[in-house]
Amino acid sequence: MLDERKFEVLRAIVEDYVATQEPVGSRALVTRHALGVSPATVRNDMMQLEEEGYLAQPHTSAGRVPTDKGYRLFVDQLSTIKPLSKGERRAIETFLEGAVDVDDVMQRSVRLLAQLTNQVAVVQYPSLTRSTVRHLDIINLGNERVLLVLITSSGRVEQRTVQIGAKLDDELISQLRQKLLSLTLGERLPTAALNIAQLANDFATDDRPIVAAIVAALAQTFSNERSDERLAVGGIDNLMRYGSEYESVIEPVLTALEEHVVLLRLLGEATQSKPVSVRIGKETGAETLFSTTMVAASYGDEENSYASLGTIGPMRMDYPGTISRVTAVARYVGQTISQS
Amino acid sequence: MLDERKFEVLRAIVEDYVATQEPVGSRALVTRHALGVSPATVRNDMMQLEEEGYLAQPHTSAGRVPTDKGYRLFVDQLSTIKPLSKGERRAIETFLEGAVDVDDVMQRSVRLLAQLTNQVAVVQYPSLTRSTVRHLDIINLGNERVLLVLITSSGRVEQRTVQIGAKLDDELISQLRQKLLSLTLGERLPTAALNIAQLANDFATDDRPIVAAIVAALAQTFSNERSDERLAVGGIDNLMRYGSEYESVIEPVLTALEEHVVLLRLLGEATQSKPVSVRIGKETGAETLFSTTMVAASYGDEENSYASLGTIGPMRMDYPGTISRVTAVARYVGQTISQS
DNA sequence: ACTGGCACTTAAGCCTTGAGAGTGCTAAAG
DNA sequence: CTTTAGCACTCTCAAGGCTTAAGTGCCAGT
Repeated sequence: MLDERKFEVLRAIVEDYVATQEPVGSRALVTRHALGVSPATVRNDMMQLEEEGYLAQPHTSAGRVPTDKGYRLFVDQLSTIKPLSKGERRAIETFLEGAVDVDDVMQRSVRLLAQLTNQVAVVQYPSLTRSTVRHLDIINLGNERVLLVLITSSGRVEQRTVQIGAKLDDELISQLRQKLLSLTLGERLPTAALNIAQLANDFATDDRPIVAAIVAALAQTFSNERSDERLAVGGIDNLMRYGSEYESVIEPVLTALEEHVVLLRLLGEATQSKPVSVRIGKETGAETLFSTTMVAASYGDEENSYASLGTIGPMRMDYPGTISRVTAVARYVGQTISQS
Repeated sequence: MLDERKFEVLRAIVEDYVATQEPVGSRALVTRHALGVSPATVRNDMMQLEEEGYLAQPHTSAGRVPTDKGYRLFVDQLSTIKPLSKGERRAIETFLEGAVDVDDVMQRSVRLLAQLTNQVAVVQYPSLTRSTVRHLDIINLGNERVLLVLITSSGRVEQRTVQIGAKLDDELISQLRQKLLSLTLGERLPTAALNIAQLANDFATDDRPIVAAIVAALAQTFSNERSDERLAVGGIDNLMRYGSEYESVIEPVLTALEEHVVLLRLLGEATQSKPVSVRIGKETGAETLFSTTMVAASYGDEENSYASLGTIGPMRMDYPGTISRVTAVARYVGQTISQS
């Protein structure tokens, strides 16, 4: 089917097209790459590659352009991971070094990734449901209101005010705090939610409504799907490089950035078992993204994947570079988060 | 200089140009607006308006286009504030209603504003330095680390882990917590920072380094400039409406969105005394934004302005609509925040 | 199996041309 | 003094026709 040289031709076409943004012809190919054969031979190879769906012609007398399938093959054949330059390594380390809290880490990561890849970067906040309870507090705000504060192992702080329809007794609150802590500390959030479900029964009948209200709010916070969906986005100005491909690149990416659902699904496709996910064109499964590629990697510590991060850009991108940079940043972010 | 009718002509030109995106000529003007005079007369007026710098011609035989100065005059003359429709009012209320925390309010506000104005929306997080201390906690994390949690009157939670080079005594911590609370509760953050500055002296010599470290970290959190700079951005997909004006609209806005410094400066120009700020073209003071307009309004409660929000878009925008919608959203956001 | 040669196709650039829109000016009318 | 009608002038924009350049597909020869 596809012999060695045809792969080589495909590889060369992808590289040239990525670099020049123009359909590449047989003559240009043989001069730029030392293929050792004549243009005519290359033409035959190209014809076959086109028949098999790896290449396409914009019009009869133009050069060839890789298809989704062509890029896919190119990426799959990509065995050696391009190593980062020393400068890049240092940039990553120093960039994440001074971060003071999770928000800050997210902010910095997204900038870093955008700068490194020259693409639009997306970083998902550490998942709540995959973290454990590091601390929990109930604070009486007066005015029949309490503030719940939850701090997770990944450093995230969730807070929430609850309106109680009754006066609050400090004694009760500190008692409740004790019980809650002992039931939840160190537990995974979903487990913690289960553990406290029946807590109201331990209290005097009078206090039960209050406890129940607090427990309910807390359980909701524990299983808060919404906050699993927070994203940091950056590097949008990198889109300006693609001004000439407005419709095929800028429009779809801008749309996608507002459609968090799609982004989150794509980010979710990178898990611990499959550390990097590359979705090319139609593979994204989203009509609006049919001419873009998303590269995603998950980050976490040895045990857990906290969440994912990645870049989104035109199909015509530097795959080796992007893939290696995304994975590298993911690794460092994972370390940084689990240390904080 | 400029009589009544000339204003009217300018107004008509701005309206038509905003609507059609095309230079507007004398003939079109008189037919679309009942000016009661002939095209020739309008032409004379236009000539004068051009001489005074309110209008410009793309080329000799094209219609007129408003200049920065023209838009400015138009906005200044704008006396009646366009009232919101019932639907818009309801949208604002219901959109912000279900918010559970500050992050959520920011998220929702930015979406709301983007949707309402069809522009890119920017919302600044409530300023730390302008808020008061609602609660403060020190939590022993073990491992010689403590977690500081600060909750402000505007509902923001700031947290920070501090590495202490010594074992931590729970007794000491609870003592410290007491003192800190009594010194800072209800105070403005900058004041609070001052109040605790000398706190270490109240403790035994052995404990002073620990106390000092914690106090230092806290003071830093209190006067954290960085977190005064957090922004939520949304509605970027609205830029797609301006695909044909790629260079003059999309490029500058995308750049600006990454340059938070500029955005923050422009947002800061709306204060409580000057509830809405409109910066047109060159007035933005940023070279990259010379063809865009920023509308900003500050939000807060009766006493304080917490921060600002606004939209950024092409100079050619629906000024009356945008201005009224931005101010309306700001009002509601202020209410929502101060209630939570 | 590869190569050189060649006819064929197509897009893209360039020029010209004509139509259309809008202006500025002048002279007349209110 | 202000407004209007008329008219010559300027400029852009779209369409058509032409040429050029790039690149292909195929065939016959090594």
